[in-house]
Amino acid sequence: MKTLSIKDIAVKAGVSITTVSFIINGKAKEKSISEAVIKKVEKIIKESGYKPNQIARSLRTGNSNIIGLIIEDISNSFFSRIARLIEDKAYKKGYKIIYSSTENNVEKAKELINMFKSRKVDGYIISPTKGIEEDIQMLLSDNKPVILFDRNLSEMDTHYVGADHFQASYQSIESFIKKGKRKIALVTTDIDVEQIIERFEGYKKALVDQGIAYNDELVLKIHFNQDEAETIEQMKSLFSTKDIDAVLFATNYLAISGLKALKQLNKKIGDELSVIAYDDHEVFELHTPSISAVQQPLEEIAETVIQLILNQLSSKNKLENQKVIIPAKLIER
Amino acid sequence: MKTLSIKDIAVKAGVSITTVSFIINGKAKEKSISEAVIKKVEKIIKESGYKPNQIARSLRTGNSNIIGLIIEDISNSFFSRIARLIEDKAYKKGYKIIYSSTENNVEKAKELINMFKSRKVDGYIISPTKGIEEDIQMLLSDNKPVILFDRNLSEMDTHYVGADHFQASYQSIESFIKKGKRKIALVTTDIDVEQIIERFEGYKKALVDQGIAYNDELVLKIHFNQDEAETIEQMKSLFSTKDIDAVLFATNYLAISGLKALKQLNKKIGDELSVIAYDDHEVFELHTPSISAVQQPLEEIAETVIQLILNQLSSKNKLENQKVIIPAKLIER
DNA sequence: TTGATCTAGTAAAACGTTTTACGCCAAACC
DNA sequence: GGTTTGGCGTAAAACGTTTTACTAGATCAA
Repeated sequence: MKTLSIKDIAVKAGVSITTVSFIINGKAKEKSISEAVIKKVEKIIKESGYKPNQIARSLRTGNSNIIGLIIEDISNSFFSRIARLIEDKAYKKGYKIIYSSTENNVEKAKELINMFKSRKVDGYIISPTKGIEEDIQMLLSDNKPVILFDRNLSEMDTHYVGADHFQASYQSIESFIKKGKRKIALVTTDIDVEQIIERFEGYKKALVDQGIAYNDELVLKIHFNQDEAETIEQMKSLFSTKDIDAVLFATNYLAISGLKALKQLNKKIGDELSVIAYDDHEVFELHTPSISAVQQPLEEIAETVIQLILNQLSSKNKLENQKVIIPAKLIER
Repeated sequence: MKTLSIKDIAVKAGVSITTVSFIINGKAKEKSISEAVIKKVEKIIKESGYKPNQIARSLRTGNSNIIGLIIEDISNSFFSRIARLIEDKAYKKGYKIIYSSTENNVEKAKELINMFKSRKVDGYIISPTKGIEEDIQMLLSDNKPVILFDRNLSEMDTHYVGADHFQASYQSIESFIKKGKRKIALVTTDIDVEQIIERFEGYKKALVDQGIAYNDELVLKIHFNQDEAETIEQMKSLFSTKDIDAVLFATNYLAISGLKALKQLNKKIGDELSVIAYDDHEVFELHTPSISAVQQPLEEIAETVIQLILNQLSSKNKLENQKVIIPAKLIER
């Protein structure tokens, strides 16, 4: 069965292609097509099940009703949950999402942008990697909406949505101190991205504000992408050689490794050792004992991202940049 | 900066559009274009950063190098991990993936198929919902490759890849019995899909084969999509009123709810109560004590799916249907 | 009556490719 | 010397839409 084209509909209805097109696109009134013709054509369309070829449409109009979503890794639950929410909301507005994972690899990210570009996506939602600034700049000069999320590139002239990592980290440390903790460690990663740095700054500032000296030895920077076994060893060394009464993990996978390390050391989490993880995870709720965690406001982030991109898509001129910082929530368990 | 078209390249090189097109598509030799011209054009393309407009290309050729992936829910870790693997492998073969979640809703699934159709995707990878048979049949009569995975629609005349749910479930129950368990419960869902039914059948068969009578009261069917709080209540009721020494959860989210229920009841998992979860999850490894789980062979499933669809894409005629059943693995912890 | 305006609709160009069919020249053949 | 053949390349149609500019007739105002 050959798929129908607008021409088939036009022939069947005995009108021109133009007329059918006007009707499909809701411009019938405006173009003064008679009620009778509209009804007839609509009937034929319904009966035949005709669906416009979006490819042809895109070629002609230059837009696709597709938004490109570029994330680090769809199999990471933070991203997959955000993706799901974004997809949902976009869908309701008639936009589809194409997603792809960069694996935190600049080359792949660049390729993805190119691929999205040649598919003429209308806008981009990106959790950027370092080194991609130039490519994003090209999109912007091409007048394409770009929304960054999760990680900011502060020098980029575009919108950003993310959680307030500094505040969340600060608040976590504060909560430790309120419980009487003084020997507070931070386990973080050595990747050089803003949100990680902010978490580090929050940690330092909170300590100093409460009159506790910052001690370099209580901060463990785990090499990005290193083997988990090695990570666990490093943590075990930290936990067993230093005198520590609380620890903040700067990412949820670090926290998970940390829990494993503690399990191996047979150190119990509780009164003598408090733990907070950054980014919640099902593991933490179920763990015995439950682990406190900083919860990023996924729903709000997704909502804001979609709102910003839709605004930008429907506006002819570049809107003023918004950098939306949403508070994260410390869930004490 | 206007984006370049093939025409710009042709003008710059002083050749025709046709020539440029041949060169881009590697048909230069075959069409006897001289080495000199090829070099020149390639140089210009490289320097200018020209990228063909895929939309125009698709319109002309009728295919898109895009594979549509329709899954139940990208935020479910089983699907997001599969998606990631499929994406990866497809990417290496020059195919891109567009994905969308159906939320197990037939209407949404139908819409998605339509939307993919009008975007002319080359092939479909679908974890189907019931009620979608007709739409899939239309794709097939349209000669589009369709690979089903995770859930089979046995009456459909197309390829399928999935784990051997019957065997995995059977084996789990067997392992309980070997440990001396006799009062074995099953917590499952009431959705009427093959893989869930198979898990149920495996449970029953294993009991009977080992001379244990099947007892309806030990099977709890949780209503799909119901509130987690209610689910937990139902489980608590099961666990506290029945005398049970082992339980198999038919999905990982049920197992997670189940762990919460047990925690609330203060029932310890261990010698007097064994637990196996279907579909592994990070939670289970870290849980104290660790929870045994049935691990689906994600990597093999993804690999097989991709292999099948690529074969079908590169073959002119419909290949013989393959129904690939891959064993799942019980991880005893 | 004449020009203006309105109504109802259409023809054709354009979007950027791929591909078919053809053109032209030089060398080779008989 | 005429006809093939091969090498090198091009013109133009086609893919299925949207949109601009237009037409032909009817109505209206003066």
